[in-house]
Amino acid sequence: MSGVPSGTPSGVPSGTSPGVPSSASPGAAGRGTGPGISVLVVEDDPVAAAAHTLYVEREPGFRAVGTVHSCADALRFLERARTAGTPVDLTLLDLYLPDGHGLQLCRTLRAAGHTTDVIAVTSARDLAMVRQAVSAGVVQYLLKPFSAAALHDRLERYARYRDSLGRTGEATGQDEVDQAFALLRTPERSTLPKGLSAPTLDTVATVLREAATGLSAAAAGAAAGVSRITARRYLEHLVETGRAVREPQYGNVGRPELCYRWKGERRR
Amino acid sequence: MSGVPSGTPSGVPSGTSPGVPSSASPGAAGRGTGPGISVLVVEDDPVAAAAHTLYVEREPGFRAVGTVHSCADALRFLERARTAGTPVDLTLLDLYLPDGHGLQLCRTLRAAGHTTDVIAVTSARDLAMVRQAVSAGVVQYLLKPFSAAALHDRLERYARYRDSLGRTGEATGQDEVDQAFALLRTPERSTLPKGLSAPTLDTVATVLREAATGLSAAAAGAAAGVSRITARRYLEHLVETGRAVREPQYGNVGRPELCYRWKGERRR
DNA sequence: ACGTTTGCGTTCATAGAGTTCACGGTCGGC
DNA sequence: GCCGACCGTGAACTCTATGAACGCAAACGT
Repeated sequence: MSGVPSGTPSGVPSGTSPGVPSSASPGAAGRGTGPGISVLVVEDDPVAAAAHTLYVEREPGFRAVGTVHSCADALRFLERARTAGTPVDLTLLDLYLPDGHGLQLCRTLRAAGHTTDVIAVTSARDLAMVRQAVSAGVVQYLLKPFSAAALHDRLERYARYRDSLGRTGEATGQDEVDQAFALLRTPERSTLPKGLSAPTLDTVATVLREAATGLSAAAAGAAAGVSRITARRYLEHLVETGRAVREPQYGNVGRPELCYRWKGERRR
Repeated sequence: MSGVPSGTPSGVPSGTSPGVPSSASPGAAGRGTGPGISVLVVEDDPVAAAAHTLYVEREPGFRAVGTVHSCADALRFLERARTAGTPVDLTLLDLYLPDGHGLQLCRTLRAAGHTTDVIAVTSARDLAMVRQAVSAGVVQYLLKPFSAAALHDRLERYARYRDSLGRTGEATGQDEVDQAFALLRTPERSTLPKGLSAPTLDTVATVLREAATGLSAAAAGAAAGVSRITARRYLEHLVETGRAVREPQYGNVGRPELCYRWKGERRR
């Protein structure tokens, strides 16, 4: 993938020019008439922001039209985009932002009549937060850290949702409406590598996340109720997908013990 | 059915007393602590309003706490309910109201920080409207006219959604969040999926419910007098509809055995 | 430097999951 | 009243996720 495309939009850092960034076709008017679904990435952490933007760019049918790092910038960006006649279709919204909470931004947007759909991207596992997100009109809730495949799955579903609603102007019946809603739901068939199962992965990931200090494969296995071999398989998968790191533990006699540590838990 | 129950709340017609109507237990404080999910019916047409209220009342686990006929009344009602410490959990919202549009009300609510979930009830078949509804945080979109069964299905799903998010305080993983979203968005399953029959489902469900500890598909089949394959089909259905959970059983060599366990001890 | 020690990483057998397909019963159409 | 279509069930088969056994790699100790 040739790294970050040279034309990648940089968004609007607090007051610079583009309401409509360069990558959007300048003449295009009206939502959805551009080449694909326009996406705004709102993410505090620059590294994550770049990663998310890249993921979006890679997704056919999507284009990242901006990347901002705060609520204020996000609001400003969306305002300008709407004024320019090219409203943003989808916003990838981190919930913890330096100048406010993402859901609050969401509510502000709604009050201002913005119709951007929102995918919440956060490490908040609080279920009450999930409920609030739902009531604020979030269409998807993605827990950090997530794999590229997971985001891909969400985006693809969203694209199909848009498709199903974009074509015709009138619903033929309840079924059609239900179908559209169902597309936003996620059975996450993000295919795991062969030999791995979702429930086990979940268990192991939880065990690891909850272990403040790192865990050896054997310890993780014991805690998760699986064998050391199985635990290692999943831990290794977590490392490969960037959700965990492993580092050798020296000091004792014998081969060094590998210590796996959860990586995603950024601040808060 | 004895018609409209005498105790049916009449809501707050433009300025009368009750913020918290008579049918709500007066002493109850805090959402969800009351006997069930509180529902506000917002509907222009008096006949339809009464019908919807009746439907809600009939649904076990739900109670209609009010019926109003305009945006202004709805807003007032929700404000008072929140102030009284018994916020409304769910709003059945007609979109065409005499003094404004339902979605506008919805946005106003969000801006004011209300977390009421909203089921849109409308005859608007416009797909653009559906999209706007989604972005406004509507959890379901029900086309009028609808059958009692259709509403029943939506309410039941919503109840399960609440259940899945109400229990624990922390999500163990993405799966759990996805499951909750799926409950809100999966289309109607009032008719069983092809290949499943009601009597067998009943048998399997009973067997599972009576097994204190979980059952494997094979064990459930044996107990229900059906083959392992058939049992699995129905167990899987129970899982999909949120009435059962399955968890792998580790320890032995070989593929882990899936253990199904009854979950929904809610009514019925 | 060499042996000791400890746990990693791999290979393989295994048991149960999941799928495909053929059968029997039932219901509606002609 | 007969025939055809359909639907729920179960048997056979393939596939997949797991743990046991085992050889090897990497650090420490002398």
